[in-house]
Amino acid sequence: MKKYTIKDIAELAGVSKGTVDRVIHKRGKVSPAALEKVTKLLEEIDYQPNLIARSLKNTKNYHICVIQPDPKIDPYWQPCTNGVNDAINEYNSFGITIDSYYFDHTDTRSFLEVNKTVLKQLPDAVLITPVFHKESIEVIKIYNANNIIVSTINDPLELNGITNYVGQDLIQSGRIAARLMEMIVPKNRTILIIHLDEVFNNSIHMQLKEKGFKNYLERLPNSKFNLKTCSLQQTDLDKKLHDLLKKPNDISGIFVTTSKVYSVANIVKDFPDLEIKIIGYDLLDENIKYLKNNAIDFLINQNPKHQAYLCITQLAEYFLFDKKIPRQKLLPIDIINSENFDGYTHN
Amino acid sequence: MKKYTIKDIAELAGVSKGTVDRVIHKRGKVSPAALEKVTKLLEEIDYQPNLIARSLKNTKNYHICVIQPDPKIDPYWQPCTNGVNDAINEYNSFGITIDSYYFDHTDTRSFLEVNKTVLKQLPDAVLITPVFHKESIEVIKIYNANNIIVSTINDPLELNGITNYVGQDLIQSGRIAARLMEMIVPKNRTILIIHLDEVFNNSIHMQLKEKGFKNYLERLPNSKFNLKTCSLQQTDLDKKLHDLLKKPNDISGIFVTTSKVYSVANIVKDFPDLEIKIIGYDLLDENIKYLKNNAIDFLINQNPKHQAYLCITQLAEYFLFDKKIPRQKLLPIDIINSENFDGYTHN
DNA sequence: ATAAAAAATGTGTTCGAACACATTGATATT
DNA sequence: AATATCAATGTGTTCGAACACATTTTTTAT
Repeated sequence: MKKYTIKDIAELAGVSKGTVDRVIHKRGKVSPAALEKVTKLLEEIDYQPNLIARSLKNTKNYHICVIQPDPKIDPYWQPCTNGVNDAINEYNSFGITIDSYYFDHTDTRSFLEVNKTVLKQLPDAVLITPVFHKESIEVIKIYNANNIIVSTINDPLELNGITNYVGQDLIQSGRIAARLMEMIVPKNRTILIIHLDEVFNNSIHMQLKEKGFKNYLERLPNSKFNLKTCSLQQTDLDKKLHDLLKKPNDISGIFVTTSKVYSVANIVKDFPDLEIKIIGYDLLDENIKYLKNNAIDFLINQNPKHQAYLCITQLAEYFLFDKKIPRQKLLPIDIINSENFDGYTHN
Repeated sequence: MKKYTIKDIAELAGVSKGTVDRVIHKRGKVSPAALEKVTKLLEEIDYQPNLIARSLKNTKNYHICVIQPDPKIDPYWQPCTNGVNDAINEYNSFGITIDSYYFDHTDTRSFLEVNKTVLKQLPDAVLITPVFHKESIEVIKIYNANNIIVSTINDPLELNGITNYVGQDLIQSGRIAARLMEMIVPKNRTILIIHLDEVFNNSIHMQLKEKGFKNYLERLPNSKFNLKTCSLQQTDLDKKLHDLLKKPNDISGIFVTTSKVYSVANIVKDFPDLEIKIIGYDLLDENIKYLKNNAIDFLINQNPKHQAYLCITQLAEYFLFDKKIPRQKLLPIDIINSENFDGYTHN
């Protein structure tokens, strides 16, 4: 399978490469005869331009800014940083510069400030992690007005003004947890749904997961479980959960909608007789510790690292090779137990 | 962050680009003074060559041949074909040609014949799926003698003469199934391990999975399950399994070490009272059908599509951008249930 | 001191696509 | 018929790295 170049086609058609070029790019100024001859040849041969040569010609330094919560403040975001760093290394030699900016995920002002700094740089694209729903919508408008591509991970917002979103189907994510619970918790018992975060968070993550979770369990042929929801701050957790478990109860499962599931497991381990099954999110070291000794039964992997990496990959390949950016990319939702976590943490 | 080119560095060092080039490629014929000046500058600036320009210069049509079982004969291999096709589309415009060759996975001669055909082409690399252990080792030797890169997926062989292997840790894969069984099967019951294939297969897949499965369950603090192994041909299955289940028994779990798990589920569904849990491999349409209505409880995804795709990606990036090929790449082992299969089949 | 040999350095071309610019040929205008 | 106008086509340069080849400088031998 020979690779045809513009020059080859020019020779075959008996015209110059300039003419072939004009046909390919529909720049006009080509006689009908030449147009037809070249077009036909291009089709026959199924001409595919050499993307490497094209990319070399359009050499330009593209600039992507990544805006994410500071992993030093919340370690949940560390994998995200790692994914970005992988992308930095991968595309550095291709003329794509990626800068990371961190904000305090407990402070909307710091988010807005960082965005102001980034805007001054006028990058070609930004990747923002929209933990602040309202504020994110604000800044996205500004980026759009400045013709800066906006990508997001983790939270789909409304997809307005966003070029691409890489994330997961959060409702489905809840359903997965529910199906697992169904398999490992005896029927007719109580299952607790715990929303747990350090701060109040104006994102809709947790609600969607709860929705999917309930939706699955409530529609079982003979509704078998008793579901209870509690929203807790990290600080309240200890006392409230202890109180709940000390009293006589039939709680046999807990679904934690965030990555803070380790702190739940840490309390539940004081009540081994209850044989409570726990399912939560994300492969934090703390979580894996409990997963290993079966104190946590399943983790659902949101794969923030891959989300970040993939998102940047898509931007880079768009800049370099003009690949289309899919408006929305839903990653598979990984079920993790004590035996398969290894393959996911090393990725 | 400006991108420095060889020309930039030449100017900064007050030498010609030829000299810089000689320093970079350690071709010698450079005075100690110039050598030091340029080397220092290269380090200071952290010079990264533009891989696109480099790749354009070394323009060559690389040729990869893929040798795999015919998906028309065994649909298990269809995803593999799909992964290869994705890679074909992706790298076609980069001067990498990929040809697929199919053999009959029940016939070693067809495997050897296909390899003969491929060898005549003298490709730059071959990707073989070694279902025939012994014969594969033979052909690999020949490829090595001809300086053809050999990649494999699915079966690690002994890794002799193989440049890269993309697959999974099969022992761990068995352990994962075991942990899942432990969670969903009542204690002290019997669990069946079924090796099921259309033909005898001289690969070691199934043995490794069984090993991991047993290893996990036998080392539980208080050994709780009664394990039984049977090796069956597809043709015997129906009668033998029926006989087994008709007699009084306490079988509560079946672990099928291949993708033919649907045929087991099809028989087990006639014995609903036994409440047998089933775990098997791979996202065949047939399997997913049973997974959806909970006749199969878990599937383990070997991800043949991604294995094939990734393997070719690695070869391509080696040819194009001189990236190192990892000798062994173990993919994560996905746990699939009725709620998350969707994300994996659409990938 | 001069020629020859060797070492060091510089120059020019190539890869394929893209595009600016130059040239040719045909038609219209005076 | 001579010149201007415009469409059609061709030519040449650029991107950055790689390498062949040409030129300059230094060293060695006579």
